Amino acid sequence: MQREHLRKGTWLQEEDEQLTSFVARLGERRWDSLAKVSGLGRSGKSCRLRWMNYLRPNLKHGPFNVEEEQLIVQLQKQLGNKWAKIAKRLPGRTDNEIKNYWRTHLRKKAQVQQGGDFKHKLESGTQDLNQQSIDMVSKDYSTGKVSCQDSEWETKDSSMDTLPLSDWELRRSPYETRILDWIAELKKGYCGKELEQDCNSTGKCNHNPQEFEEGSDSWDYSGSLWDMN
DNA sequence: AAATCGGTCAACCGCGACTTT
DNA sequence: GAAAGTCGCGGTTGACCGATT
Repeated sequence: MQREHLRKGTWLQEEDEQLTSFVARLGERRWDSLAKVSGLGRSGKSCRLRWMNYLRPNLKHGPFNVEEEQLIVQLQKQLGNKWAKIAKRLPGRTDNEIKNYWRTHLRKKAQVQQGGDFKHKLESGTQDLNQQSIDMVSKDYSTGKVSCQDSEWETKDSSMDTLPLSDWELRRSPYETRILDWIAELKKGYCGKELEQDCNSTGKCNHNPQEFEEGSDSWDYSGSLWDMN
């Protein structure tokens, strides 16, 4: 069996852009297939991780504020190392980010200050604040309505739902074949105009993914893509 | 100035759970 | 119902960078 060589290590901006454009079109699922058809030479797992931890819209990336910090400590105490669950309570933060932050900052801090001010604050003075945050965020998630900066993501997310579910039931061969057809079509048509110079022979387009999302005929392409007739 | 150390964080790995065939 | 494929999670690694010696 032939083992294909998969790229590892740090992602290049070019790869990020390519991944973003494919996720915008195909949605956040079937990562293995997406990885294959994108021509990135990465594993599906790697693509998913990059998207979830770095490229996904509305991720915060900046330093954690005091509230977030306290919430993490509080939730870690309640839930243990269930970083994915904790991350769901902190909009814009990823499980990986929280896990790293816990390991490098909070764990030590909690140990050092065990029995001291920090612990005392967590257990008493800031309890209300923490509970407020938990309640607020939980409520938002449970109703499916995410406040402020997450609303944009919710819109994008739900826009993926506009893809007929049945299309996703198409499996590997026809699915991938269709996507490859689409790529060829895209190269001929879309790239044939203003993007011609940005597309190379491998089908890679060095193109701002925003143009896919915001372009007026963006989903028209997906329409033709999923139309198997 | 160079070497070493320690902190940070992006990315990888292994595994279990879930889904699809 | 079994096997294969896929996803998601948590732990770990390694590259990078600033601080210290």
